[in-house]
Amino acid sequence: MCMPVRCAAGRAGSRTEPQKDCRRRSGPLSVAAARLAPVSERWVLALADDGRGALLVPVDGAGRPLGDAVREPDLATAVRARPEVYRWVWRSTAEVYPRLLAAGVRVERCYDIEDAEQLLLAHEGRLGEPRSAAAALARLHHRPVPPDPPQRAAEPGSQSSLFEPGPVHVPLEGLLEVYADQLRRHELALHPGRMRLLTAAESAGMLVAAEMNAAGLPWSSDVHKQVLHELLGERYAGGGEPRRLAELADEVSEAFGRRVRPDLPADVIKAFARAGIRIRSTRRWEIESLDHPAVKPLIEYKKLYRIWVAHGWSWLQDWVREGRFRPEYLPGGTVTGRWVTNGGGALQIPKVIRRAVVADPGWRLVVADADQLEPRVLAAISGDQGLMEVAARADDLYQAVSDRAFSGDRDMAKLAVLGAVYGQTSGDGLKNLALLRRRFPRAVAYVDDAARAGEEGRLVRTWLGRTSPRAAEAEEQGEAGIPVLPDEGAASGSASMDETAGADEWVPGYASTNSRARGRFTRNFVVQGSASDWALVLLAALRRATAEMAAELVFFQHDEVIVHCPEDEAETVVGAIGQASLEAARIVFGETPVRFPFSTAVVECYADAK
DNA sequence: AGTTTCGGCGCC
DNA sequence: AAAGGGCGCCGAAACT
Repeated sequence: MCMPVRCAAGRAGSRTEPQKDCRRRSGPLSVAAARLAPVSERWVLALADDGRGALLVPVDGAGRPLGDAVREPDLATAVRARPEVYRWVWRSTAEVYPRLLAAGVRVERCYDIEDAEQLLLAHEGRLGEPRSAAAALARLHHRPVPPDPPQRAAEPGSQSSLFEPGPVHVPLEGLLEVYADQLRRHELALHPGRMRLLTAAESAGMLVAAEMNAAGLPWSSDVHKQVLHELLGERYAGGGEPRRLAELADEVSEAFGRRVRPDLPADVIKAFARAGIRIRSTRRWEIESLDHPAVKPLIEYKKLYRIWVAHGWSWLQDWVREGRFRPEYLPGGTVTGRWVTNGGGALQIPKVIRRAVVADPGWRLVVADADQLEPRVLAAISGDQGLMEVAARADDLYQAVSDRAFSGDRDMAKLAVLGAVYGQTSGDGLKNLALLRRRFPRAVAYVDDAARAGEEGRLVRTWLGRTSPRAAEAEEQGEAGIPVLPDEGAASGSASMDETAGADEWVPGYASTNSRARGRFTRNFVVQGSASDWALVLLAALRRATAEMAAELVFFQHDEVIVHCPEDEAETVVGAIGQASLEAARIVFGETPVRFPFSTAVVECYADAK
C-alpha cells in the first residue's frame, strides 16, 4: 500500500506536501540504498499474450527497467517467488489480482496503470480521453487512440464479469513506456506529492475492492426471508405483489373511491386531482402533508414497494450465494472518488434489510462509521481556524458549531453546515449560512470559491488532486472564452486560498440556472471528493493493519467500514481503526489538529450497530 | 421488440 | 419548512 508512517512522521510540519515514499527521493541516499538492495523493490508485470504466463521486470524509481524481462508460467508463481517486491505495477488490478487471490496470493501494494491514467487525465483537464493503457501508449506514439471498451453491465450472481482480461492487452514494453510517462506526469501536477499519494491510494483501494469482492459480505438468507415476510407478507404464486402490498393498494383505491395503482405516478396524480388536490409529483415530501385518507397507505406502499423491488426475494436469489453477498465494488466509480457497486445495490442496503448481515458463528462484525466526516474534511482543507478548533475535538461537531454560531441550536447548525457543503440556495439555509460565514469565514469561502469556479466553467480539485470533469453542457453550448483550467495558485481545492477571501459574501446573482447547478456540483465536489481521498487512505491503512490478522474487510460505504473477524480479535480491530484514522489524517493532511473520530460497534448483526 | 429516459426512493 | 451534492436500482413510459 501507500503509507510509510515513518516518512510522514518525519515530515512534521509539511502540511502541503505529504510524501508517500521517502525512500524514492533522488540523490545519493537512493543510490546507496540501491547498492545495498540488489533486488529492486518495484516490478512491472504484464500478462503474456497467451493469457496465462507472466512477463515481468524490475524497474528503478523513474520506471526504467533494471535488467531483462523474466518469464514465469503464471501470475501466482511470479508473485509468490518475489516476496521482497514493494510494489507491483500492472495494467489493471481487476485483471490481475482476482487471479492471484484465487491462488491464495496477496500483495502489499500495487500501481494500477489504467486507474492512474484516469486520474492523471482528469488532473490535466483531459478527462474525456480514453484511459486504457493501450490508449495511453497510442498517445505517446502519436498513433490513433483506441476508444475504451464499453463497461460491462452487471450480471447478477457472476463473480467475474469485471475481472476478465479486456481486449486491450498491452505488452510489457508498452506498459513500461506508459508507466515511465505517468511518473513524469505526476511531477507536473499542481501538488506532485499529493498526486502520487492519490494514485497510490486508489491503487490500494483496487486491492481492497478485489479482496472484498472475494470475501463477500456475510449474509443470512434465512433472516432476510424472515424480514421480507414480516414486512411484505406472503408471496402469491405468479410473482405478483406480496400480500401486504396488495392490501395497501386496496386501501389506497378505497380512499380514492376508484381503482388506483400506487406504483404509477400518473395514476396517483390523476386520482388526487379528482379529489381536488393538485400535486406536481408523488414524491413523499410533497404528499405527506396532504389531508387525504390515501396518503398514509400510499406512503407505506412506496416504502415497502421499494424494499420489494430492490432488495426482495429476487434480489436474494440473484446476489447471495453460500452465505455471502458479493457486490462488485468499483473504486473511484464516481467523479468525486466515491465507490460504486456494479449490481446488487450494495451501497443502498435499506436499514431494515441490514438485519440479514450476520457474522459467522464465533465471529463479529466491527462496524465503524466516521463521525461528521465532511465538515471535518472541510475544516482540514480550508484551514479555517475556528472550524479546525471545533473539529479538533472528538465529540459532537454540530453541537460545537452551534455553540459558537447558533446559540446552541444544533439542528440549525447542522443544516447550515450541510447547506454550505451542498449549496442550498433558499429557505432558512441561506440565513444560517450567513451566520456560519461570520464565525467560520475561511471554511465558507472555500466552498464559495469552488462554487464560483464551477459557475465560471473552471475545474476544481480535491485535496489530493482528483479533478472535476468539465461541464458537458458548457462544452456543448460552447461558452466561448471560459478557461477550462484554473490559473496557477487560484485553484479551488488548492491550499493557496486567498487569506482575505472570507470577508466578502458571495452572491450567485448573475449565474444562469445551468451554471448555478454547476456551482453546486463543484462546491460539493471539493468536500465530498476530499472526504473520498481521506477515506481511501484510511481504508488502505486499515487493510495494512489487519493484513496479518484473520480479520477481513467486508464492506465499505463512503465513510463506513465493516470488518469481519473472530470474536477475540474484535477489540484489536477497533484499536486498529482508531490508529488508521490518525494515520490517514497525518498522511493526507500532514500536521492538522483536525480529528476524525469513528463510532465503532462490535456486533453480530449489522442492524445492531446503530 | 429492444433500448433509453423518467420517476421515485434507498444509501451516504 | 423547503427541496441542495454524489450514486444505483427498478418498473413504467417514451423512444426507435
